[in-house]
Amino acid sequence: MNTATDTRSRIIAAAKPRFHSRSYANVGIQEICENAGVQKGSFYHFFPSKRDLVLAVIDEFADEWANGFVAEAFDPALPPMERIDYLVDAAYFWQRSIKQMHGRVLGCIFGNLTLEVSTQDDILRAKLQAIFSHAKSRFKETLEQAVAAGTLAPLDTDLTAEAMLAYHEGVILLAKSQNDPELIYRLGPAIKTLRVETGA
Amino acid sequence: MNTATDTRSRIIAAAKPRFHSRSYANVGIQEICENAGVQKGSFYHFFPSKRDLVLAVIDEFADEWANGFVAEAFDPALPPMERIDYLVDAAYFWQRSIKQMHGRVLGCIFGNLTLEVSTQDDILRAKLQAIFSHAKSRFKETLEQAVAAGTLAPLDTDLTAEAMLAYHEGVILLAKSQNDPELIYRLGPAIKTLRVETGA
DNA sequence: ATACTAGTTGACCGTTCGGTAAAATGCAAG
DNA sequence: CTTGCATTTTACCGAACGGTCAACTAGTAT
Repeated sequence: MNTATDTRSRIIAAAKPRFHSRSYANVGIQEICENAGVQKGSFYHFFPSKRDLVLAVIDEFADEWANGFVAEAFDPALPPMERIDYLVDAAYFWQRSIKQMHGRVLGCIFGNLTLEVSTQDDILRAKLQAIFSHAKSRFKETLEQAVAAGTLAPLDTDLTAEAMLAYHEGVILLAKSQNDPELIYRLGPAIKTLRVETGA
Repeated sequence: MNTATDTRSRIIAAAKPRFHSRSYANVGIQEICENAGVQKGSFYHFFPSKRDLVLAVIDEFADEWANGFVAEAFDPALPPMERIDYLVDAAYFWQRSIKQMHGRVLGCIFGNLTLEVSTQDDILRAKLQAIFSHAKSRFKETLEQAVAAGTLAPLDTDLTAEAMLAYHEGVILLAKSQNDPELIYRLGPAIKTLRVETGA
């Protein structure tokens, strides 16, 4: 079982950067197997289909984020609105370091996959939607605490959280289209100006 | 030559909805030819490569927008900030009608293609970037006129325009991930709360 | 020692991929 | 009537696609 988990995680490790830097359709199982040092038959022993692999890859990325930047950014010790600054900074530094290593801004793997596959595979779409839903709730908690602390004038925390998530994804999309992480640096902070008022 | 342009435009007409509703990689030239009633050899008479086809498709979508919703929205007769409302509304109604017909929110073809191909093809990336750059300048003009008219407190029109474009794309991305056009209706109007202040 | 099972191997499936080449067709100008 | 060019047809290319299968290996439990 030790060797089993190892094979499985080698497959995922080979798949992750490829799905992130290219696209779902453009990365073949054969290529993944070659780079993981695994036979195709073994691949299908662990993953019933390509979709199941990308599902696992999404989970790994999500865990990585939840335990990395996101955990740091949404540190309860920080004043609420500073957490949002932290998150934007983290996205900037991450995309910048990716560009330095890879030559390209790769953007957000969840956003990338969403726009590529969500009209073609409802299971993947639902998975990605759940990721976004979770991200939104992080924003929402933060906004609620900011309002409670008096740092932020009362507003519709639910919709504003969703708006902030949308803006964040949009900024990363534009940064990818310009292949320039500095765009995140310039535009990112404006996320805090977004407001959806309560009522109506 | 009449028949020639006809073949060419039948190819584009068959390709447009497919690239929009699925993805670049997922639509094959064979399928396009079948639906356009064209032989593959004819296809390659008009388009040197698949990339050249999608370039033409992007141009058609851009023209369609420029002469359709966008022309209506950015009508100089409207008060500047109302033009932005109009644009958001147009995006909402369009995605909603697409969903009614197609069963799915397809999102923005430029955003979709950007996230799929811009790390793999710099020519496509540059093309899409130019589309976004043009869209940004429409926002920018509008903001400048709003400031001049006193409707809007002075701000950095260039960065705010870019922020609005990013937000707009982000909202459409989330709407696609939830397959729900109403998200655009709920979140869209908050675009006007975005501000990047001048200076620094 | 045996039987079971998780894991691995490598060959193989039919299909589709983007793209090519050559021959045939239609049409217009000289 | 012919030359020339744009267009179209048809057959084809090698490579890659996602996925399957049966045989084999190795470790574990009885």
